[in-house]
Amino acid sequence: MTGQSQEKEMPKQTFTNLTEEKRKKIIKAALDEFASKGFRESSINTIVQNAMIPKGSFYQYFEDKRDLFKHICSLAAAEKFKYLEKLMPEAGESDFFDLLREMIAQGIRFGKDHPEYYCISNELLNDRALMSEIFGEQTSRTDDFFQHFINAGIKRGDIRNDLDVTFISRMITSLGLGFGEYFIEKHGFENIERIDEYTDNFILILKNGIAGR
Amino acid sequence: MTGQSQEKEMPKQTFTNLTEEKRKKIIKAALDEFASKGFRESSINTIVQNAMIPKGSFYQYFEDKRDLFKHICSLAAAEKFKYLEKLMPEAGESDFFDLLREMIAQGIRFGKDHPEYYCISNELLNDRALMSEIFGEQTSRTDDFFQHFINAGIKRGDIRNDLDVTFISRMITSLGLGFGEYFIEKHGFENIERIDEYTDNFILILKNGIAGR
Amino acid sequence: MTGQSQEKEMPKQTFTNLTEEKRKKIIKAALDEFASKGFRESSINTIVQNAMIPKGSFYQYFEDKRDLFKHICSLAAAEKFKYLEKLMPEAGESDFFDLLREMIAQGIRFGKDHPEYYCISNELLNDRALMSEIFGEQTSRTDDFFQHFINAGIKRGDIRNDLDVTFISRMITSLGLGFGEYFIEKHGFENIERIDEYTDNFILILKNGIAGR
Amino acid sequence: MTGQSQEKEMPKQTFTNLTEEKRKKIIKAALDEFASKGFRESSINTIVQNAMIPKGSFYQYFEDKRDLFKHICSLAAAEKFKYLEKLMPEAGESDFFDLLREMIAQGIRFGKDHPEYYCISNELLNDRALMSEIFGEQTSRTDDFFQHFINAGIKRGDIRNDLDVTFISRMITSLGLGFGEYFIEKHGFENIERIDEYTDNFILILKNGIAGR
DNA sequence: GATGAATGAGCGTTCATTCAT
DNA sequence: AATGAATGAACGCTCATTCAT
Repeated sequence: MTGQSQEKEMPKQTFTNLTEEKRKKIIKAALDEFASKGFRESSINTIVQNAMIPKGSFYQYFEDKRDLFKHICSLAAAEKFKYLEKLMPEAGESDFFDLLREMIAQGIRFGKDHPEYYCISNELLNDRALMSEIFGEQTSRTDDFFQHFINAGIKRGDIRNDLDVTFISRMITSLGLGFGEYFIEKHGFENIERIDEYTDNFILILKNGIAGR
Repeated sequence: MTGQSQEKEMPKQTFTNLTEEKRKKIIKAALDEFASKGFRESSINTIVQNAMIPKGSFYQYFEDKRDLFKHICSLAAAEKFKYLEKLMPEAGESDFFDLLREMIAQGIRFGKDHPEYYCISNELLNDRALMSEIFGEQTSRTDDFFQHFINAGIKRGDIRNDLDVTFISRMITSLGLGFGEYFIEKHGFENIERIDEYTDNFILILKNGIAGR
Repeated sequence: MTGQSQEKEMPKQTFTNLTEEKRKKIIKAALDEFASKGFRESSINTIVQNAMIPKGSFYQYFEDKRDLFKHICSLAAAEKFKYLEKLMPEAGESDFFDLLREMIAQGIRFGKDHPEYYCISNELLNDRALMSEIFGEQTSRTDDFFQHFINAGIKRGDIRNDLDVTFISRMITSLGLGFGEYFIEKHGFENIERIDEYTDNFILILKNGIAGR
Repeated sequence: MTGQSQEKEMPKQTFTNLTEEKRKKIIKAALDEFASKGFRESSINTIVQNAMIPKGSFYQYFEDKRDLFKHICSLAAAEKFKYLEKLMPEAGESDFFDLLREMIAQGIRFGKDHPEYYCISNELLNDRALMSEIFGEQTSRTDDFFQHFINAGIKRGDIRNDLDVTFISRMITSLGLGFGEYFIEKHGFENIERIDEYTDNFILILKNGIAGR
């Protein structure tokens, strides 16, 4: 058996068999590189150099550059999920906007705790060309995820029911992305406590718009 | 040293001295390349080849790759401005949301008439790392531009007055960007007539939010 | 040191000790690879993957890539020999040209039944650099084989006796090779029935030359 | 003008503009490499190293490895043509076999004077896969060339007229190739004077076959 | 100022083979 | 004996920029 059962196995068995220490070194090197230079500009050379592994070994662990990136992305997603799953219990019951507020707060916390993951997610979220180069045409999990909540929000009457769900989803995603970027640009991850005040405003806009009364 | 007062002089004098025909050829080649491959993947080689100018000349005209890109961006901005300035006369008087609707319509028209410019703007707008690599930390013109209108909107009472102007500006920009992408992804530039229906919804959300009543 | 009397031991003992099933799997993988890519372009990686054996094992079974190729070649030779030995009984008695005609027919049959062997033989036969890289300077078996028949042919008076035997041998070999290639290029293995018509001409030329009378 | 007029221009202008000394150095390095290792095994690295040019320059001169090889081949062809064109004047009048004898003699002389060219031609002639990889599907000049003479020979009554011309052509080519190889293997280029004796036999076989009378 | 050749570090990837377990 | 990870040189090729004319 050479372990060929799955179609494409993101990192190869050889990578998962590595000692944790070595694996972490590689992940760290990749993370640093991808976060600071973005996928396209990142260099395998730099990564293997910083990870202090021979170049040949890299290709024993990963199919190619994309494969490594995919793996890093899935780590990021898994990590982010940890932050969001805490919200799940109340997901069915609470007000859509309260839920959203919490999701944002957790998102920011995630960004604070894992700035490199945050960078990488952002690159991916912002560059649809890259997204489809890496993941093909599969619709993004984020989209599915949101639409589920929006549907629930509509059902609960929190959200007006005369709008297209996917349209709302995209609008919120865009808005949220912009919001996060803006906050971090302005305050960085350190003054995270001020987030609430901004989130309030974000929710306010989303909920009631910006029209004068 | 050319003894010019500016720090970096976008295209050099030598470029502006060129015949218009030659200049256009270079611009066209650059435009095609940047629009189809993005800044980082674009190749000076390809550009000079298509522009049919000697490679040495390129560096006589422009400081480097970034410099050329900057120039292209400024052309894009200037072109876009032409679409927007038609709105100026009524700018002071009309309702902010009517104005915004018009701005969006013009934005779409701009994208339709100049798809290459549209591509390039989008790349820039979506990739803040690129933005700051190219333009340094200078705040974007777009931001300034919007804030002017928002201020006016607030003064007129169209927009609620309890929100930070730059915050609103960024929210609208993000939202607008996402909106545009979504529309074009879904309908392309050909079915542009359907834009109004979507714009209505966009304005609706922006104005009144998504809360159920 | 394994204390074997031979200089290099083609496949190692470890290989011959393998179960037939395993051995066949390896042979098949190697055959497919060598036949489709040629020796130099063939990859040990691909072979071990398709044979589903560990890479380390490969080097337990064979000295190196050349060693495996040698083995495959010897299998090809053995297989071809099976086709030719059917002709042996009559070898001493029948006319040289009749015999040759039969040899060709059998050669074609061999190619039809074992296209991969055929490919590999052809590569080797056509690339003397490869031949000597693989087998060193040892004179080819084919040469020896032919010369035996030619000598018989001369003795029987079928072949003129004023020519050097090795010279004739090489001429026939070359001619036969070209003939085979030409036929297969033109008709493929499927329309094998037309071979007789061509063989007649081939024998005709060989026998009587191409001079006008 | 950047010199784009021809479809693909084998070596680029930049190469032809080089000083003869430099050009020769590159040709020599390429010739040595290709002749000793064959196309596929030859390394651009080795070539640029021996030619003492930067790797980047290589790709300024040639499109790629194939392009360089093509150029070398065309030099070989041109050189060989010089040897053959001496025969042209009498081509129409003299006996086909006399002409062929001369062609062979000149071929051998060519091989003697330009052993590297000879190696390269041989690789190409013997490896039809390589041939079509390099030159596409265009039918070989050699084939056309020969068929012309054979047709003439048939018309003159030198060659029997009941055989297919392309068939004869291929048979002679194969035979000639094998003949050349055999001679050189046996005597090398030094004892070239013995060639006549062998050529006589070759022509004899071709003309009258090998049948005993 | 115009030119286009020169440059060499860099790219992602593959390779046959060795070695530690 | 069996394994499969380790290895790093080598591959063909592109790049933005500099420099000599």
